[in-house]
Amino acid sequence: MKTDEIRSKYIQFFADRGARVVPSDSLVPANDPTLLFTGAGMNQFKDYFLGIGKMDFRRATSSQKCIRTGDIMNVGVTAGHHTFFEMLGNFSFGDYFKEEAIAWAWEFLIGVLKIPERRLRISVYHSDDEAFDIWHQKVGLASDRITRLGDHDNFWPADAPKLGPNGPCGPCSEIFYDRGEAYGPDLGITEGQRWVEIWNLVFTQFDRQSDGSLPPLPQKNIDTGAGLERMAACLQGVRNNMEIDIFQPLLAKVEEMCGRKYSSEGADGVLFRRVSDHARAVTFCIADGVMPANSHRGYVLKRLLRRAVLDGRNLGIKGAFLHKLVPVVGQVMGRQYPEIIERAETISRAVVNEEDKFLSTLEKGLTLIDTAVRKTRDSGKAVLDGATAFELYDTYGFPYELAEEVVEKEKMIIDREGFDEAMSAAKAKAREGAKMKGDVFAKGPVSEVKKLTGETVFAGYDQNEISAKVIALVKGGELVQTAASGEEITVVLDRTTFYGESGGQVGDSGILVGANNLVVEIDDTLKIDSIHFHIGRIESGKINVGMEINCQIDSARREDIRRNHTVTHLLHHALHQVVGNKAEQKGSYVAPDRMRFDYQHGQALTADQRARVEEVVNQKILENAKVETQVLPIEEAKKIGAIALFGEKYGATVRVVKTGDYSVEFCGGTHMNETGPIGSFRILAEESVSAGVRRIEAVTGAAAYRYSHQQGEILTALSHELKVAPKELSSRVAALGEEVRALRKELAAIKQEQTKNQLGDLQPQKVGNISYVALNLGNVMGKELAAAADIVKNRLGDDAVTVLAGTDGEKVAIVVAVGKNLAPKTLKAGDIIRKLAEIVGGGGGGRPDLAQAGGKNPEKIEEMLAAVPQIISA
RNA sequence: GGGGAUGUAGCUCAGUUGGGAGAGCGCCGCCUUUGCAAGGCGGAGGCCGUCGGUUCGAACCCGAUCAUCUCCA
Repeated sequence: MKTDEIRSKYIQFFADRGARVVPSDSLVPANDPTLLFTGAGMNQFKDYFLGIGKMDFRRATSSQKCIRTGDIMNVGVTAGHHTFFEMLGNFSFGDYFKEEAIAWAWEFLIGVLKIPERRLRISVYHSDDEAFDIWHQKVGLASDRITRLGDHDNFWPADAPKLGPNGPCGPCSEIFYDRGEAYGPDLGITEGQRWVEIWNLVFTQFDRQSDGSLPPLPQKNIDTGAGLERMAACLQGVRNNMEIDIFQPLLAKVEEMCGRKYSSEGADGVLFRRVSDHARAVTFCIADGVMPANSHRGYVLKRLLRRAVLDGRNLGIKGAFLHKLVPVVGQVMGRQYPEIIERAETISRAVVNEEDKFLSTLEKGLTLIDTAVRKTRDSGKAVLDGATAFELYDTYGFPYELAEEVVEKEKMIIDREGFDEAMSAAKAKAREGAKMKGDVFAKGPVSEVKKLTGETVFAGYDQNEISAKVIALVKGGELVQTAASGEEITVVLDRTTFYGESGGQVGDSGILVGANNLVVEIDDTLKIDSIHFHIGRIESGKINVGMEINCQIDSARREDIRRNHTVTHLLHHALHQVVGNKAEQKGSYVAPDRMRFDYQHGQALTADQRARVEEVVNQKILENAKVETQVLPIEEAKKIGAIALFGEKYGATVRVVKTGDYSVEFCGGTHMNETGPIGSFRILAEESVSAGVRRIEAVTGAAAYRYSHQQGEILTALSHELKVAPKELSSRVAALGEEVRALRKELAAIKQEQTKNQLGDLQPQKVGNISYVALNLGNVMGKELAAAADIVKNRLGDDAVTVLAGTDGEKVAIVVAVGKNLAPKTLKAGDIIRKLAEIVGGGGGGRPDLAQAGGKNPEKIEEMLAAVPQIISA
């Protein structure tokens, strides 16, 4: 049976049983930054399992595209591992339970796929009698075909009762398929090659607690997963998942490119399979918006891609080839996943780009390792040291495996131990660095404060001032009961109007005032786990835990922050208008004096785009749209199309900020009530942050006005200075630059000519049998002086010494040139010049035939020149 | 998020304790030569990424910054 047929029959089977057919979620989990990639069918239903939010259906089925990289070493090596694969699933959220889940699974396998009963066996959790009975009595399976297994095999997550994590979990029941005698003797489902697991039925019925207890969930769920490729492999009777029908065209294409035949056995087979597997993973990743990069998902993608390129190379394929598999993936899977056809061109381009980059990295690495090998051999060793190999890998991205290959060809080996050592040292260093950055509050006071209060109530969305009670005081990292005037203090209140730094918006500043003249100046506010920490200093009076105080934010500053935050949303909207919806927000920073906005985009904005973005934002300001906020369950927020910021974690309810009829975003920040008072918006800079991410810095309100005003003033001043209209400034400056260059050249030529003339009738003096010239050229410095020395030296011949000096009035420059008959043996220019430079208060040096020096005492030039004969004759 | 490396002529790069900015290819001109990547001679072309510091003097040392490559999480 064809893979496509299995997939559609499965979906249809459960649709017929009332399940909502839900399309595959993106490989990039929406709103779940804890996950790198979607790795199972149930991911997109997490909230449904927890009973959070509004549910439109209680049973569902899907074929989910998944990526798992945990077992990446096994991909291509074993029969069943993939990085990319499809998971067939049916799900119940407090609806049907074990009985239906089991019966339907059986019915599908036997009735629809026509698998003979004798080829199937079952496992259940050791204490799950309910499941055992259903299999045995309802389905009618002989009890010797049902195996009871423990926490590790038949509980989900594995070992959860003992090890956690806390939360929904439950026993599971797995269905195994017998691949037949060709795979060896029947040793039962846990041993040997014959039996493979094709379906896992998870009965999510418990809610694990920290103490290890397993109280039942209020709502019992079903979560089942069947690997599509594995099921197809069984039904098609092929040894390896990657030999099923939808892989054949990929293998064939690889065969065509490398000119070899695919075979299940042998090392080549591994390469064929891995290339085919990775080609799918790469294609689907890029289709879902992941681009090769140096961190996070992009890095995983990049590694997959490079691994595949390396394999292709080992198969003998020259140059970039992986992109040629993209259309083949489209051909075999495009019907189910149209995005890989719609975006085929983008995908191919991204792949070929990355392939080229990697190939040039390899090229560079090869020359580097050649020199490393040569050096090692020259020093008489036959072992390339691990540190060098690691440097090649770490700094230049040259794969270890390839280094090994090159080294082996030279009849040498690499010090593997040294390499591993260097690797773990580097990893430790990275961890160390990451730790250092950790929050000062990470341990100590925060957990102490948490015991006192769960959260600070934030009342600052519509008020600037409020009275509150002091919950805790932190001084020098310790909890204290009281603090007095002059002390640095961090204050925790039961409620506050101070916004705590989060979502890119900076914390508020302001004052806390209380009885007996208490004034605390607050510079910054942090928010850690819903608790606001007011950081400041006591100006006067005394503060105690438990006292009532009045908190007042700096409202003018807050007003500026609000302007900048609201404009962030306008900017996001404008970018979507100008460069497209892919210009997704990657982060932001909102301060009173400026804002920063990072977004995903491959290249710099053109001048035109930048102007357009600024124009759109300003236009939206002028339209003076209402800005409305409301708190909604997350599902509803999503339904009205609110944009969630990638990388932020959201709770069950979210605050949504709606601006006009064009922007709806998840946002906890403080905003304007309407856009008009933002005033105006100016972009200060547009730059790159990392590969594929751009940053815009901008100002609003008075700051934007000041910026425009300053720009105008600069232009006015410049056009006055240059006596041209502002719009001609640019061409005028360019012309001036040209002119300066030309004049400089001319001047240099004239000076050199002049020097030549000045030196025209020069007669060398003699001391002993060395002829020499010692001359003060006046206002000649640097290169010109050296050039003059050249002229003199050439005129005097190979037996003479030339000493020239010059000054700009403050400093002295000296050049000594020694003819080549004297230079190496008798007299060295460097030696002479050091003695001379000492006289004028400086130092110098140079080559034997030419040296330069400087000094600080121009008045001593004559004295110095007079000392020349003595120095060269000494 | 944390480490490492690299920015020099249009391109690929050299530049060894800090001391007059180079090579190959490409480009322009002239000469030679009827032959496939021809040869000879001459020439143009450089804010040595940017800013600051140390120094008599910085492509070189130090700091910051920008850009690119790369490894790890």
